[in-house]
Amino acid sequence: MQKSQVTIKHIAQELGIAISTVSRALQNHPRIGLKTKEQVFEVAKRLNYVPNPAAILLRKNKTYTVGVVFPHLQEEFFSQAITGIEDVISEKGYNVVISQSRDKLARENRAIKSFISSRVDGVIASISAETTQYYSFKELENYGIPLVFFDRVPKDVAVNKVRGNILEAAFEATSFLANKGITKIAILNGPSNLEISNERLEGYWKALKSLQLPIVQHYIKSTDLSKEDTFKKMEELMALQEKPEAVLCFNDYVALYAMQSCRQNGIVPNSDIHFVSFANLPITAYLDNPPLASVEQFAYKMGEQAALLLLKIIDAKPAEKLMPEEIIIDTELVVH
Amino acid sequence: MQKSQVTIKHIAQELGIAISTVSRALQNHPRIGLKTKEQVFEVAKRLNYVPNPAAILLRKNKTYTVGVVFPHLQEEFFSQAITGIEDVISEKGYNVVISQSRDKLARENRAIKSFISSRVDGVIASISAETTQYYSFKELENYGIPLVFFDRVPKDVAVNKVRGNILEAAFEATSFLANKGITKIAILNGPSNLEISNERLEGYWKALKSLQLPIVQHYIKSTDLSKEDTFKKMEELMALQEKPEAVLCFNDYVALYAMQSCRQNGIVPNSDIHFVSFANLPITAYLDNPPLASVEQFAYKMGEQAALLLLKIIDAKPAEKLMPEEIIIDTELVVH
DNA sequence: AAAGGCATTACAAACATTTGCGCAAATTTT
DNA sequence: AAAATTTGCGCAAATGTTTGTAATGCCTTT
Repeated sequence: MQKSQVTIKHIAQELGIAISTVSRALQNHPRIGLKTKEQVFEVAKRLNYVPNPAAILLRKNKTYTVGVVFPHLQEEFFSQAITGIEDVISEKGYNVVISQSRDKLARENRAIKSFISSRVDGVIASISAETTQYYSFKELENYGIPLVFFDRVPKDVAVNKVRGNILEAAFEATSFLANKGITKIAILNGPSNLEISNERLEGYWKALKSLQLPIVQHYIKSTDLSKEDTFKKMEELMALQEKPEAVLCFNDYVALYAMQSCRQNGIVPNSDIHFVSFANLPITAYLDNPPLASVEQFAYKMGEQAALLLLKIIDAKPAEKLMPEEIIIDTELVVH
Repeated sequence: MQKSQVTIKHIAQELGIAISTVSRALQNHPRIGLKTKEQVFEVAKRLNYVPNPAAILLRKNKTYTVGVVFPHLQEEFFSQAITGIEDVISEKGYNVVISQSRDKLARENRAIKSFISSRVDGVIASISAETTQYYSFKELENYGIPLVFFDRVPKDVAVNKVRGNILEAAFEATSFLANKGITKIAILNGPSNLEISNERLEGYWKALKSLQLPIVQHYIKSTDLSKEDTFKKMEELMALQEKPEAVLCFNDYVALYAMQSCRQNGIVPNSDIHFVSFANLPITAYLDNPPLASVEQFAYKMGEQAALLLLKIIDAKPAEKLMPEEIIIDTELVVH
């Protein structure tokens, strides 16, 4: 069988015209007459012609593929984002190839190398918890492959970024707790190489300051996002003399880990201690004891925006270099 | 800059040898002398040569890409499976391109069409809740693209499948309930076009029969997996005169929906009524009131197996057609 | 010294498509 | 009626790599 061997050559032969005419006809080139076009389309349809992407790629140097490297797919935040990316990108005839870094730098680098060798048209990346230098990403730019950072973006200014307004959100979340009369607020933050961790911290600080609450150094912890480390840090918090009454967590997973840690130590979440976190994952709706509130980051929308920005850069490429852009998506504190 | 234009031609020029020699040297062809090879590799490294996949594809007709079409990425079962697939496949230098059908036939078809036109080397698919005929998939075979069905497999015998031992699992799960002295067991099943729904039903039947319990038709419901429909079916169950004491759910999501529905109607899960489900998603570990038990299906392992099977078929392709294979992964009932 | 054998390398075709250029014929303009 | 323009199409080159076959050079053998 192997239908796929139908080429424009066959169509040309069938009609007794030149290959170039077929090519142009199929692209609706204005210089080809209407009847010829119709004939070509008819035969193409009849022979079940499917253009060979390799040949097109070879000529055009375009794969109609974008690479996405995210820490995890399991995290609903990322899989929702991918859905957003896929929806935008497939609309334009592009495909998405996905790699997971599992928060490991080595895997991230490998993924990017693979993207380079497969000549993707662009990359969307959320850096791993280990990423502190951006050699691989620079390599990407050396090859002229557009890059958009997503959510976990580097501090660097001169790159394209799509991220949530985390500072604002952290401010709001902290204020929300304070307005409930809770003053001993701890923060269980993410790794400090992630700019979004720093933003959380800054928002937290600003809120405390504006509310004239003291900033207690012991209340500031950061975890590498693993369950083990989060357990450990949470236990450290609860071992303090002045136990915190609430914890602002890096995301819902950290909150879930922390709450589990509490339960194991006889501390009752939402009663002895309160939690507020980021991401607002759908699963939290099924918890009997969800975090008090969670910051909705609109992952799907963020994904869409990242994809749109990337496509814009890809399409603009032939012209001169665009200025790096930063898109900030507003968040919303959802009280459970 | 645009490094990427380094081709074997440049290497050849640099060394004053033929293009073909460079090509063969890079592939370690035995006909090329050692010193020549060394020189070629040295120059290739120095110039930062990356082979052009388009040209290779054109010659070899191989994209080193496999397409995956799954209903959802959000469901941890599927994202875990993808992780398994990716691990196996990237090990062999392949890439994974992902599409989500969102349980819609139209989207599934579109994804497969896209796979065909981008000439993936193989496809792994979990059919949508709407899929009853397999036209798109047959088209795939017309083009000689190997196909492995995953978890949601068609009834058809003559296809490659990787799936869990659902019948056995449903039998076990039902027996587990019965052994707890629960006799009024309902089933909240998935759509009947999915073979895995039928298997659940069969396992359920067999267990009831072997335990000499009556089969009550009212206790058998199926949902289209949406939250709304699941709510509705659960309410129907609870409106019966003889309310069931336990429900065997299609998967953890259905169970969560059903439990929520109960709560809204003043029925207390794990007290008034018990749930057992499939998938054993990690998130259930964070529920205060998880289903009584869940069937662990080892999604990661299933993904690995599917990828291995697909690669085997891809590699065997030049030879004659292999017989379709069916790999069944054993499950494990996990009591929470 | 010539021929044969062998290791190494060169040539060229092939893959499917796009595209600049060119050549007619048809149509319009001068 | 001649010139200019437009229209429709074909030719051939180019894209980067692989690969069957031919050619080269060297060494051995007779």
